[in-house]
Amino acid sequence: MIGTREKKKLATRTAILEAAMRLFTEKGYDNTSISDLARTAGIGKGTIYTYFAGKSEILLAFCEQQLAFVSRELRDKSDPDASLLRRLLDLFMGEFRFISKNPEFGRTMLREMVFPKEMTVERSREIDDKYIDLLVPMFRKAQKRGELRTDLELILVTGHFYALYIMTVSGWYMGRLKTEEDVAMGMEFLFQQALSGLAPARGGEMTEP
Amino acid sequence: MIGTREKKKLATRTAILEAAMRLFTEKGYDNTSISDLARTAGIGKGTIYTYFAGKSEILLAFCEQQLAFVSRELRDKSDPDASLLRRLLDLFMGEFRFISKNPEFGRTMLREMVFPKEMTVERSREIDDKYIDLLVPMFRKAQKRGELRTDLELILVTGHFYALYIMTVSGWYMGRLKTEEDVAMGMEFLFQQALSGLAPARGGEMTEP
DNA sequence: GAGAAAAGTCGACCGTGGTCGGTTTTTTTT
DNA sequence: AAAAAAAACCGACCACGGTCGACTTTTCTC
Repeated sequence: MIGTREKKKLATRTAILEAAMRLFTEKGYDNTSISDLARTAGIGKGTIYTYFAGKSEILLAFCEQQLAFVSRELRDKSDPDASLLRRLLDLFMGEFRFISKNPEFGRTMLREMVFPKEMTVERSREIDDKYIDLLVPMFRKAQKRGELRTDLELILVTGHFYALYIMTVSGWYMGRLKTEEDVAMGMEFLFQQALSGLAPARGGEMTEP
Repeated sequence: MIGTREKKKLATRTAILEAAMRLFTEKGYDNTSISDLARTAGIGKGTIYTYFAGKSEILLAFCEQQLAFVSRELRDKSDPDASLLRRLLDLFMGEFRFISKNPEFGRTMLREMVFPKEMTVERSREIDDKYIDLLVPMFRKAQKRGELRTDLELILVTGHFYALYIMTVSGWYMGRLKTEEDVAMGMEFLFQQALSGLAPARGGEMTEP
């Protein structure tokens, strides 16, 4: 029978991810060893490496699920006609809530997403691209409503807000922002700053008069 | 003779850092083991852990030197009366040049600085604070010259630009920005965006009319 | 200066992530 | 259906970061 291999492969892959899902959330990322994963998934340790390039790539598979979840939540629970600021906060605070519930897990995830190793560059970019796909339509809408300049590269705008989100989460990991409210406020401040601009006036050149 | 202990401690600490300096830049961070470090420093492996909480803390000691270097360079080679944009680019591009010369090293450093583990939170914050001390005076000056709004928390402004710097470097690690010029341009774009603002008009409330 | 206390040193030891060559299972070729 | 090729599987093995309790050196106390 043809396709036996494909079926088994998919089954094994799923088994690994299920084991990861369980063990990571049960014991945390760092406290879950590859051997644990293999044992729980009912396969040999070495086999895992035919499915994933390393432990961190298993993490990224999660990251993808996580993003999918957050983006579904955004679709279901956030008013699509709210202001751009509101929409952005809904999205990123959803993301943050997940991270704050799994801090060690989230840290490793973010480290891998923001400063990927060669090994995981590709997957990181895939996830990144999904972010872009999620945000760009929001920006387009905001442009139509006059909330966002129309002369900007939307990829750079995405980067801009994503950067501020990262910085806020960093502030939380550093202990500068302690509660979820702190984070929400910090993020809102930064987003507003970005929207209104840091320079005092608009329109003129940045050079001397 | 009193003080013998103190002297030896300092000597040992220095020996470790010197060994780290040499081996990290010679073989890279990941390829340098704690045993290597110990051997080169002429001490036992376990001893290192009475001086540093872990491998990553040794890295942060470097980070501090690195920041000191960059800030000296900024003082010596960058026109203190240049525009805020120029000054920021001089600072962060100096930082980036170091990273681009030691990518693996820089990655671990950034990971630790932006998403620190409990172990290194404190040291990360110290370094962070030095960044703030470096930037805030620049912002004050810019405010006097009318280049920067005067109604902002300068810590948030620092965070804002630092965030954009991080994002640019991230873009480089992800392979979206390939050359130093790409990075310089990307960073300048983002900084300009931040200064001029993403929203089309200034002054009004962000809410519905 | 002798003895006790404190601080510093050390390398064998632990569990980890990841590798490797040999083995089994599936697919392709004849 | 037999043989050959390819792919998947495995666990012993490696070097690593980090720990630990036994040991040495310095300091304190009398």
